[in-house]
Formats: sequence, C-alpha cells, structure tokens
Amino acid sequence: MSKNKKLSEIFDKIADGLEFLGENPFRVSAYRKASRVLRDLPEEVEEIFRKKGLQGLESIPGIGKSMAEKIAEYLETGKIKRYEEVMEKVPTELLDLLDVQGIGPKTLKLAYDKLGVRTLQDFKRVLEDGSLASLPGMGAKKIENIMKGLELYEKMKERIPLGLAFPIVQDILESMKKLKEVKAISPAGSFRRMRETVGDLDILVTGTRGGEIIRYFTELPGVTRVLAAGETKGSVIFHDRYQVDLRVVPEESYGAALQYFTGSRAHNIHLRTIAKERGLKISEYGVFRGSEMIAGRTEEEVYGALGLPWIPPELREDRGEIEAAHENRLPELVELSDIKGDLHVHSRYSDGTATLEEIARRAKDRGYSYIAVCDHSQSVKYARGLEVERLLRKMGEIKRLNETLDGVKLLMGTEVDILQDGTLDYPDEILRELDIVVAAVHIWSKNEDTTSRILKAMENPYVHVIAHPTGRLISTREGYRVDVEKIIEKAAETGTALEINAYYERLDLNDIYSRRAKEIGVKLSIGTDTHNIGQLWMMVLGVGVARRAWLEPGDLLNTMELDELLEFLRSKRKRMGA
DNA sequence: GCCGTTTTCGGCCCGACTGTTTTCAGTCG
Repeated sequence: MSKNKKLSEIFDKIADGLEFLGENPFRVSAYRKASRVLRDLPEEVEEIFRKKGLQGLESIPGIGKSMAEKIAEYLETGKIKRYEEVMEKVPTELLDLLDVQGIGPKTLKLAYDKLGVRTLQDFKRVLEDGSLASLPGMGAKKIENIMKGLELYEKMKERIPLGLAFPIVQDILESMKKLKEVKAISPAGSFRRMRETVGDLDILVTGTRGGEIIRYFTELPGVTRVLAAGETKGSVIFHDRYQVDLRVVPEESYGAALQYFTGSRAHNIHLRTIAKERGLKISEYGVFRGSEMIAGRTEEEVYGALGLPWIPPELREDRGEIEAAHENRLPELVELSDIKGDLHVHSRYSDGTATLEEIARRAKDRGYSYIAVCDHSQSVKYARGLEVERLLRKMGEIKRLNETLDGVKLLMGTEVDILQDGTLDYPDEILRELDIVVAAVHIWSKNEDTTSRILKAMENPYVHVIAHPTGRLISTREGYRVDVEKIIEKAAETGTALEINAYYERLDLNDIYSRRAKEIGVKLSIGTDTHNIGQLWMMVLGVGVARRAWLEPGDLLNTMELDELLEFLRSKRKRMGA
C-alpha cells in the first residue's frame, strides 16, 4: 500500500478515535480533511518530504505544522506516537461500528462507559438483552433503528463498484421516466460524480404528486425491500444488495437539491464557505440572501449565484475545481461522444467469446471508426494466449475482414505480456507488424517490485500502451508493487501512452494517476478490456475516469481520427530510431 | 488542527429528521 493511502487511513482512524473521545469536533474534521487530501494526492508524500522537507508537506492545503510533523514521523520511524496514544484509549474494534447507520460516537461512548462494551459481540449483546435500551436517551425506537442499521451493515458493508450500479440505475431511470408525473429525473451522489465505487444510490425527481411517484418507485421490479416510503422520500433495496433513495423535490429547488445531493461533501463545504464570504447561504432549497431566494431552479443558477460557471459533477471533489472555475480555467472535459474507438478488446482467439466479425459489427453499431483486437500472448496460458503462429493467422483474418468492412476498421493488436525480465512475449519482428501493441504484466510474484520490468518495456519502440498499469482490482486485489510516478515519467520520456482500463473491476489507471499523467504530457488510452460483446458499454466508465482526471479530448488516443491515430502509433518507433 | 486582502486568535457548512427532550442531542447527508 502506498504511504499516502496508509497515512490517509491512519488519520481517519485518529479522527474516529478523537470523535469517540469527545474531542473538539473541528480538530476531528481537520484529521478527516487531512485524510482525504492525502488519499487524493497524486504525488507520493514521501517524495515531497524527500525533496522539500517539512515545508513541502505544509504547503499541501489542509496539512499544517502538526500534520506535517506526523507525516514526517511516520516516514522516518514507521509509527505515529499520537496515533498509538489515541488507539490505547479507544476500543478499536468498536470504531468499525461508526459505519453503521444509526450509531454515532456518542452512542458508542455511552455503551462503553456505562455497560463496559468493548467488542462487537458485547455491543450486540447489550442491544439484544435490553441493557442499552435502559440507558438515558435510548428509547425503543432508537434501539430498533440501530438493529436495522446493523443488519444492513453486515449485509452490505462493501461499497459497490460503479460498473455494477450502472445498469441498475439506468433501468430505474428508464422506468421512472415512463411516469407522467415525473418532470425531471437525475441520479445524484457519487454515482453522478462517477466515483469508482458507490455506496447508496441517490436519485432526484421533480414533478407532481410526490406520493404517487414514490409508490411507483417502491413497486418497481427488482425491489426486494422497502425501507421508507413517504411523500418526498422513498428508500428501497434492489436485488437484496443495492440501496436506492429517491427524493422528490419542488421544481424551484431542483437545481439546488441536485447540486446538494451530488456533493461531494468536501466540494459543498468549500462552496458554502465561498457563499458565506459573499453574504449568501446555500442549502438544498436554494441560494439565499437573507430570506430572499436568489437561485435554485437549475445547477447553473446555483453556481452562477456564486459567480462561478457550472462545474461538471465528475470534478466536484474539492481538488482545485472551485479555484479553476473561479479563474475560468475549467477543462473542456472529454465526452463519450468524442470517443472514436475502443483500444483494447479480446476475441475468441484468446479468452474472449466474440468473433472478429461480431466485434466489428458491434463497434460499428456504437459509432466507432476503429476497434483494436488485443488478445493475450503466448505466456498467458490460462487465457489461451496466442503463439506466434495463431497470432499471424489472426492478423491475416483481420486484413481480409477489413477489406470487406465499411465505416469501421479492426486494428491488429496484442496485449503482449511483459515478462519477468522486462522483455516482451513476442519478438520485435512480430510486434512491428501490428497496428497497436498494448503491453501488460499478468504474472508476478508476491513481493516483486514490477517497476523495472514495466520501465524496460516502455523503452521498446514497438510498445504503444501500458495496459492496466497497477494491476489493481477494485475491492478485491491491491495490485502489484509498482512506482506509478516513475512509470508516468518514463511514459512522458518515451512517448508511451498509459491505459485507462475501463473494465468495471479495474479502472486502472485511476482518476488521480491519470490526472497526474496528463499534467506531464502523457497520452492516455481507454480500453474496455472486453471479453464478451456485452461489455463494450463500459467505455462510459473509462470516460468517467478520464473526466474525473480532468482530461480533455486532446489527452486521449481514442478521440483521434483513424489516420491520426495510426500516425501517432508510428511516431514512437520513428522517434526511437526503429 | 487549520487558516488568514476583515483575523496569528477565533472562527470553522448547514438543515433535516428522529426520538425523547420539555428546549435539544445525536445522527445523517
């Protein structure tokens, strides 16, 4: 795990601990903020400290003297004394319960002080035997609420990969739009911001007869449980797993509510600070000067009232977008419609299921000009990687097919393995015959640092793209050890592109690293890594990452016209004298 | 604990809901 992430987790734990201990809430939120900032930081905090010392750390917004010292302490000794002190005073196992809906720090502290609760088991016991209910402030309803929360928590404590939520939300939107009472509808929350994982799904509606709308919503096919159903809010579980909240808001507040429920929390806090400086107040109902409402119908109005242009949801993470909006230098983000092709799909030649014709047809249906068929190479036995002979046969078939195809071109590609020593799984004489060479690490040993093999692969003049550069799988695998900063620098130096793998479990590179890559002039390439034709839609997830990374059309290979793309792909070998 | 063209001290985002409170605390988003 990177030091940034580790420190982010430590600070978050300290925040939990301090909150439990009843510390100054602003101190708690200072730790929360530091945790978020570190998590979002594109550069390694270790590098910053090495190059610029404590001063460098303190120049990070949200990191002051005290945090900087703690970071330095961790980097130098591997420990943070303050963290250990706090953890000593706190039942660490209980802190996990803060994630349960209905349980907050005060409730935990109460159970801890009055009932000696130390573990999750203890907590469940006092919940069930009535001893918690007997404490002041704890009534039957509250207990019931906590029990419900706990049940839900155990069932779905994991955040959901965006790609799993995507089809569900689309179905819901489609069904709800059929209702004549619904005037406007939009997803909100982290889903709308296209975060790689989502928790609850939020949907916002404006229209007439809220009760009607909510009732229809709670009766949609796929609903397995109704948690709440009133006049303005309905909350249900789909397929035993996905909690979806639907809110009906008045038309004049629709923009304000959409802005509010889209978040992020950090973005909203920052906005409200600005509003306050201008003597305004923002809530989910609108923007107010005193009691006069001056905006709220649309998001444009809300941002406009603060003197800002509308900010695309994918940017709303308080990672500098408000400052950029203020100075009128928001990026012109890439859109799905800018995408002219998918640069990484598999066919049945290796471990995919589709034939080349099917791939071409579906690419054309999607309006693509080209699609790169990049099957695995010979070493990847488990994926039926292609030996040279089968690769040549496939190339022959693509050439023949291309003669008959109209409006779309299949690109001869490979996802060639980067072997242990950094050489590639095909000889250069073969690679040079391909339109596009995507290289990737698939086989690595547990503690191996893969940085050097990837760096070496990038020095090969025939390698165009490094696929899924970190190897992580969302919420199941952390990925191999790799120094991404070095990979990005080498990509810039050699003119190699880095992939945004759009397969829903990967999204690799992620938004943070992709943004960093853009900043130093590296091109990115989106590929869905599709193994069957029904997955081509995941391009939208890759575009989501790209947008969250502030990418503009010019930062991607996929937005190029075919000729331009082929020219780009040839340029590396020219540049490297091959 | 952070931060500063109103502040190096004294602020720090805001409103709703829920339950249990007889004036508000805890939790959530």
